[in-house]
This record gives sequence, C-alpha cells and structure tokens, in this order.
Amino acid sequence: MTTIYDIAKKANVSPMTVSRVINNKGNISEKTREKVEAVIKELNYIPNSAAQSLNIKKTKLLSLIITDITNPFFTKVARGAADKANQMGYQLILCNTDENYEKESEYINALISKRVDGVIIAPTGDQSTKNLKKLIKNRIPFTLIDRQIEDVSCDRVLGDNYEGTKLLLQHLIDYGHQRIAMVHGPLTISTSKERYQAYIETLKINDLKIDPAFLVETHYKQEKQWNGIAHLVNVSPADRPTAIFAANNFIAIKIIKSLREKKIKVPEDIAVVCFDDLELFSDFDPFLTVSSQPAYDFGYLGTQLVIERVDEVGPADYRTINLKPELVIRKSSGTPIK
Amino acid sequence: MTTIYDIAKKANVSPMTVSRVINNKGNISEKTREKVEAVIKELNYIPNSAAQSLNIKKTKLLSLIITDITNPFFTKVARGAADKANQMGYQLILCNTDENYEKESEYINALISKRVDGVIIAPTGDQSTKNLKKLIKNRIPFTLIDRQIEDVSCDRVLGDNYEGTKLLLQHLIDYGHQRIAMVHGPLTISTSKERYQAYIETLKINDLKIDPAFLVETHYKQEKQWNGIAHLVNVSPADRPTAIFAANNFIAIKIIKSLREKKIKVPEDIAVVCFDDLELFSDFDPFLTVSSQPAYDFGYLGTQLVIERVDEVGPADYRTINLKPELVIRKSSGTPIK
DNA sequence: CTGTTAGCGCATTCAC
DNA sequence: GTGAATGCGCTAACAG
Repeated sequence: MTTIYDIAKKANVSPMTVSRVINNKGNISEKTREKVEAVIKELNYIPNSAAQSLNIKKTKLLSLIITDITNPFFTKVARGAADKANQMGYQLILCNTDENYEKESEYINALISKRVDGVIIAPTGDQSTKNLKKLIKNRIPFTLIDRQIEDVSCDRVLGDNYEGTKLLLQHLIDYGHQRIAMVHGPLTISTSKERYQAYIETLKINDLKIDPAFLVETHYKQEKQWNGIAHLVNVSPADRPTAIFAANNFIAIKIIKSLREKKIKVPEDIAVVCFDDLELFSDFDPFLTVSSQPAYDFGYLGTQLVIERVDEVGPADYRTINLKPELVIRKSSGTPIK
Repeated sequence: MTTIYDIAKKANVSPMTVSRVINNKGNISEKTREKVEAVIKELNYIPNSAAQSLNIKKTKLLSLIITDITNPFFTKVARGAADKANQMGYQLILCNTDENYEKESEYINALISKRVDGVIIAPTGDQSTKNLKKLIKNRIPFTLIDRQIEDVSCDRVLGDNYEGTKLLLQHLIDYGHQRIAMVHGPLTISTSKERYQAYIETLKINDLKIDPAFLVETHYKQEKQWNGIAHLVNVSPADRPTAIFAANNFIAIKIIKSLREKKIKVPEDIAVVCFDDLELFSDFDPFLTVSSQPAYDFGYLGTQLVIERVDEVGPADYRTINLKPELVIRKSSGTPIK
C-alpha cells in the first residue's frame, strides 16, 4: 500500500506537504502542488481514512438504523438518507434491527466502535432510550426519525400520526362506517401508540362506541402466516366490522390477504385503509386508500440535521420537523354506504 | 474518550494486557482478565476501530453497491447482504449508483479510502471494468452480483437470464402469441443484453419473425413520465403486439401505466410479462406473470463469498453461483388465445 | 511556503 | 503470564 511517504519521496518533498495538498490546507506553491498531484495520480494514491480519522476524529461515516429496509416506507427513507449522505461526502452504514432491541444495542456498540460521526435512527421502541443515552455519552449526534422517544436531547423528524389517523377514520365515517376495527402494532412504539390514541379520540368525537373486540394488536413485521383478524371475521357478517384501519402498510397487506383467503371482498364486504403508502404498487394499481407520508424526506432531512450537528452549525436548541401526512382516497375504502 | 491507557491505569496493568483481554489473545490469568473486564465495563470502554484497523489492516467494513435500493429486486438483495454481514460481524455501507458510472467511480474511491474489507457490486455496466480493476489493484476482494462483467478475477452470483427469458416467452407463445414486443434496458448491461439475445433466439426457435419495431430500448430507472411504447400502441390494434415482455419490473410498471392511460387493457388487449417479481405486491394481488429471481440470495451469497475471500478461506479458483429463475404465471399473461 | 516533532489509539514483537 | 518499545498512516503544532 502506498502512503504519503512514498509520495513525498518521489516528489522530493516532506510528507507534510503531501498531506497539505491532499487536504487543500495551508499555503502551497503552485509548482509543488502540481508536482505532488502528479505523483499522487501516477501512483494511484488514495489516503487511508483510518489514519486520518485517528487524527482528526471524524470518520465521514453515518449510520441509518431502521427496522427493515424491506418495508417500502423505510426503503424510501433509506434512499433519502443515502442521497443526502452522498451529496455531503459521507458514507452510510445500513442497520436493520427487525424491531429487536438487542439487535439495536449490538449495532449501537459496533457504531460507537466505528466512531461514526452521526446516526439517523427509527428506534425499536421506548426501551431504546438506553441506546440513545449511550450515543449521547459517546458524543455521537443522532436524529430520531418517524418514531418519537421522549426526554432525549436530539433533533427529530416526525410524522403526524394523529392527523393521519383522523384523516383516514373521518373519511370512513363520512362514508357511513360505524363499525371500524383497528389493527395496530405494539404500544411501546410511538407511532402505534399515537395512531391508537387518535383512533379512540376520533371515534369518541363522532359518538361511535369503542368496542374492545375491534382493537387487535399485532406487530410491525412481515410474515407468511398470520391469523390476527380471525376473531374479527369468523363471526356472522352482521357482527363484523364494516371497515378496518391498519396501522401500517405491512399490516394492511396481511389483512387483505387474510380477507381474500376467507372470500371476503375488499371494499365491498369490508373496507380497508392504512397508514403509509405502497407507492410502486399504487402507481400501477391505485387500490389502497392511505395516509401517505413523505418517507424520502424522513431520511433526507434526518440526515441533513445530523450532519449539521456533526459540523456544529445547527442552532443551540434541538429541532423537531413535523412532516404532514396526506389522505389518498382510492378503491379500498369503497363508496359511501347506503 | 477513554482509551486502553485509561483502562490500564485503573486496572493496574499495562495497556498491552488490556489489548489482550479485548482481543482474547495470548495467555492471561483469570484474575487479571476479570479485573480488566470490570474496569472496561465500569468506564463503558469501547475500542476505537480506526486505531485497530490501522494496525491489523482490517476494517470489518463491507460495501454493497447497487443501482437503486428502491428497486424491489435490490431491496431484497440489500436485505440479504445486510443479514449476512451482520451475522458475520461486519458493517455494511450502502451505495446507490443510479446506473451512473461516474457515481460508481466516486463510491469506489471513497470505499478504497475507507479500506473496506470487501465489496458486493452490481456494476452499472461494461465500463465498470475499470472500477473493478481499481479494486483489484487495491487488493479489495469483491463479488459481482446480478450483472456479469467478463474477464475480471472475482467470485460471481448471477441469474440465468436466458432461461428466465425463455420461460416467459415460451409461456406466451404457448398461449398463442405471435406478436411479442420487448422493452429492454441498455445493452451495455449484461442482464439487458442476455435477455435481449434470449428473446431473439427464442423467437427464432419458434419460427416467429423478429420485427425491429417491436424492440424498444429504455433504461432501468424509475421515472414519472415515460412514453417509450408510444409507437407500439399508437397504431391500429391489428398492428400492435399482443404481448409485451418487459426486461425488468420497473419497466413493466411503466408499461402497464402507459397502457392504462391509453385505455388498453392488460391482459385482455395486450398481455404483459416481466423479469423479477414485485413480491410485496404480488402477495396481495397476484397479477404480474414474471420470471422470479431469488433476490435475497444474490445479496446473502454475494456477501458470503466476499467474506470468504477476506478471510482467505475460499478456494483458489473463483466461483460463479448460478441462481435459477422461476416462472410464476399470474393474470397479466391472460389466457390462451382462441 | 515548507519541514520537523510529536502523537492519535491500538497491536506486534520482542523481552522479562 | 505480563510489560516496553515501536510503528500503523496520517495531521497538528510548531519551527524555520
């Protein structure tokens, strides 16, 4: 491996001079700069960033911690983060936690060891506070995206789960639905919790009764077999909900599959709506009615905010950016009842 | 930041001893090990991997270079790579090239500077040879995935584009289609080229005439507006193809959108088939007839192969793993004609 | 404008 | 079983 010493020797200068031209620092005569640059090109020299990092204490490494890149929402988040990172000269380490706190902890340790400059994280849940504190202790700035964790000093890019839920439910109610079930994720995740609370609230405001049997909990993961809504539909049609609100797109898919297997038609027999779009899909078959979030921006802005912290150019006070959801009405919510 | 010196001082041992317990190397008495470990835990010490890398010349960093994580095929590839990397104790740097050679080159330079231990790459095209040579010169092992580049010393995980194409076309021909158009990507990309050649061959074998007007070239990227098949459909129905073979899933989506806008029904008016599945989608609406590839395995196996090179446990000869496509017949190819 | 000295945090190679 | 010296490749702080 060639080093600045090799370059220095061949260019008849000191290693320091080489370092200076590499980093464009200090004053160097045009002549020596050209000479050094020629040798660098000739020897295909590329600086060892481990050695650089050891000195300057910056790695130009960022990490994106999400639960699953395979979830279309996070796929877009990742694209946004990767774009901003690239644009700013950073490399992005991808971490999938699978909603698993232990995995998240392992990643956090590895990232601290790597001395990444910053982290963009959608935490696995409320327990993550511990991991975030660890980042703070190690002076690694991070921005929280999508999922809220209270009482942590950091920037945030969050959605509006109340608004998104209300939009969806009000739409169903306006269509005449009175029996609306909800399938939500674990209440240790802020998005689940907020959507859950918004559901309760919206139903109350509309004087609809809240039936505990219509609230089913599942998780935010993909799986082949799922029978979460069995008790919702294995009853006489009159006792079934007329609409189901899925707390995210994965859940919606599971629900629609379940319904199809039981020969229940969407939206004719039961309407289905959900949080987060499946853009690629909706693009060629506008089917699902959703509260769509600007997923790309979560990643892009989240990354921008950390980089500002890394560069210490951000404002003293931590910021929270709120990204608005948009109601997209398509086929799955059917038509007004009666 | 705490270092081995801090640990050493507090534990009353030499820095070297600390290093030894961290790396589980050499002989250490149980007593001192415990003592050191206690201090490490107490001070929340985590080794600086930049310093480690500088010595051992390994970074435990891998990189996945793909064209676009947003393409469902690559999303799965990324998941496979991330899983294997995590499982083996590596971190994964994600790079999106957007089919752009310059971007790819920049990434390659950055990764060499970072001294990543290995790279898993789906190259942008034939020009990428230069970038791959650069990796070789820097002794960074890599495995080529999905896209073939000739005459480069490396492991490969490739699909079978001939087989996948034939499966799809034979299926259409068996259904009675004689006028089959193909929309393919740039012929500088091996997958495009192979699918293109397989198209020509399969048509010939079946004594079907090859109409140049039925061969349209586009690229492998997403876009909002696209009018690539205008000349295919803006003619009298009798002159139109009865089926279209899309060289990948992005293209298929663009085609189906185009057709829908022109009120042409799939598959009633024109059948559409493509390479690569859209699993999430197909899962709840089995619509597209495809040649499905085990995307996850491209990433998983690709990563496994590089790690074997990094660890120098692979066989002397470079390997090529061929992953078989599977024909999945769904609605978009319609029913037998007449 | 350029070179010298020192040290980043750790592991390797020898001693003991 | 443990420690001391040395260097990985580079840059910061100085000197000239």
